[in-house]
Amino acid sequence: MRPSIKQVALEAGVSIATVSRLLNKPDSVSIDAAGKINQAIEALGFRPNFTGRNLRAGRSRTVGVVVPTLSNTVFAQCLQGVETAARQRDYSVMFTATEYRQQDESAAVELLLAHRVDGIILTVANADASSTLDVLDRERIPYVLVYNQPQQAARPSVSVDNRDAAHDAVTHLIQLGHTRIQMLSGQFHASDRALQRYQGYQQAMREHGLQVLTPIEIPRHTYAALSLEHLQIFRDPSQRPSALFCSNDLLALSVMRDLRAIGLRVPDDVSVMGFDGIPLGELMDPMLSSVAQPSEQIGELALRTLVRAIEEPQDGQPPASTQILPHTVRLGGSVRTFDFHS
Amino acid sequence: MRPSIKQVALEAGVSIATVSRLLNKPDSVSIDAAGKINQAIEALGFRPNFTGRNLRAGRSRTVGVVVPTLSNTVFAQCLQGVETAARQRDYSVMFTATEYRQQDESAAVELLLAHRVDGIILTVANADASSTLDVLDRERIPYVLVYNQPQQAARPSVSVDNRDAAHDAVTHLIQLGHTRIQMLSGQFHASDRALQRYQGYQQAMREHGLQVLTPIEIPRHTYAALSLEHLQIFRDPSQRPSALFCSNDLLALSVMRDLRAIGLRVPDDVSVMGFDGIPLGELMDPMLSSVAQPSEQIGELALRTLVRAIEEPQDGQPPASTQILPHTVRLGGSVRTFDFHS
DNA sequence: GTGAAAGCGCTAACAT
DNA sequence: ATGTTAGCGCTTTCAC
Repeated sequence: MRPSIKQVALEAGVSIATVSRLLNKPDSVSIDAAGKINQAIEALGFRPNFTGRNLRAGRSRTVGVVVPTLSNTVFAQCLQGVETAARQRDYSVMFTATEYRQQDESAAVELLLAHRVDGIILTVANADASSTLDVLDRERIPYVLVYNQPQQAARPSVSVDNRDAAHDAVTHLIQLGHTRIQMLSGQFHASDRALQRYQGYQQAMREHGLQVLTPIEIPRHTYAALSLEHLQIFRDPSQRPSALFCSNDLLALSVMRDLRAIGLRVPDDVSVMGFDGIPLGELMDPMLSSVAQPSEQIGELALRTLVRAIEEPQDGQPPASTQILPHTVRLGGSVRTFDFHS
Repeated sequence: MRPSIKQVALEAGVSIATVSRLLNKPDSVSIDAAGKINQAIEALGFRPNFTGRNLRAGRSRTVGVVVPTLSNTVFAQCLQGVETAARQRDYSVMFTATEYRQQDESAAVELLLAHRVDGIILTVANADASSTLDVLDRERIPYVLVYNQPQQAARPSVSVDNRDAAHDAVTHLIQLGHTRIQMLSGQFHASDRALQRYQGYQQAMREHGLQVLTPIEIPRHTYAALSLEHLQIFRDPSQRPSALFCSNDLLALSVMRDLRAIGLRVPDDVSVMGFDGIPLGELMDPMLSSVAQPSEQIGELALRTLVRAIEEPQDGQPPASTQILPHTVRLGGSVRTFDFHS
């Protein structure tokens, strides 16, 4: 076993209380006691044990993070933001992924709660119908949603306005002259954001009297390949949309690859607009048009919000604020004006 | 305070030992005691407190992960692999990033050790000269390096053979007829892998009697922009290399963007080869040629290795194995045969 | 300024 | 099969 405060006390010839004091409030210890203790700490290679401290304190200075997957850059960036902000505040981060499986959400949260994390930052499949969040609410565990943008309940969250952002993106396509605009998404049931973005698409289409097309819903939210049936649609010039609005950038880039594979050009044959604004999109040729959300900032703000909730427990009604960060429509070569000759 | 095993015992009318037994070895508890306890657990919403358990056990069933940054997909994938494998074994993951700052490595590790993680998976700037690893060795903390491929010390690691992989990549370029091949890298002092890859480049060049060019060393390892001086080199057809071997894919994609910006075409004017084989490289047009390493698998294997070391403490000499995973040269349109007319 | 002692939640002897 | 108890490492009264 590694040396404890006890051996340090023994070695330094003081009581464990004094050692503890030096560790926490160095000023309250006499100079020579401090000297002896520091010497003992050095000699023994003592390192405080947070487990003991946490047990005693009832806090862990640790936050949990639960996201679908790190394969999507967006969540990796967000986690990076959380971690950076946490480290600045001397918090540690426990990380879990759910692979978009709703049943894994509760298991992940249970594990974090068993570890007695002080709070949780998470993205769930559906923030308005989540038994996991019900648990958190009931048990008054501080948490902040990221990317989720709950509609009904007063659940704290940090996100862009998904509907509005999608609306902006689609409106942009419409202004470029597109009328046959279709949405491509991963399964809606695993992502309420995707559904909200679809609503934004619908709204924009209706505002301009355009026909809302049935979205192409594919099995995965990350690297995906179009099915043969879907490819058939694109092969037929009379069937294919002139512009595609994708629920995230990974899907957008995947579909661009698939379109190239069947001989279609982007943007000449099909314009493609993504969502997320992942950094790699800017390195593509043509550059990927996308609605950028500030992922790292989302993570950072979520952490700040969470820490505030942890450290200033408001027993009255929690100020469960929905924090909306600005999105940006990033224009790139993957979309072009609609041209009747194409 | 949340209910403890104590309140459960009280509520169920049994001793805390019996509750503990039900939690750990359910068979050793009578049917009706189990019934009462489960009822009490349900009623109180009891959740075991790992802090207490860990303090008692001297273990935490938690591993720490330290990597430079999640902005590089490679590390995100690796962390994903670690997390998945950890969850399967009921381990939790504490995550930290260092932003490629060597001084942050030791701070990160110190924090993890204070949390009493059972072991650490990490990537350091230089595995052969790391005071952080010295500490870990001295204190006999189980750890496994990822991506690092230590040369001298017997430090456990999981990686590809960086030198060999780079050698393969450059040999491929040479076989395509390239003779002016230059390496582009982030700062070597922050990445021993990059240096090893450079050595692989050197070796391949020398084997074919080609001139080793001074590498272009840029300040960052992730999204970077070429400086004006470097761009000048590329503008001059007599100065620029016909092929560029980059120390990672992010740099490769960045430089491709920069080359496009000054009117050069990839691969017609310059062939570009990356390293890592990030998934997005395959979605590019032209597809990024790269040496692919199995990042998720690296993370997974590292976790498995670490858990083995944790659970089967070998007091003799630790079997510090350097585990090399196979790399693959992935061929894409970003490289082409060298043509004198170009 | 310092020490003695209680107790955070839990598990593992040891007893019965 | 169950209860009693010690103790993991730490902080924090409460005395002195």
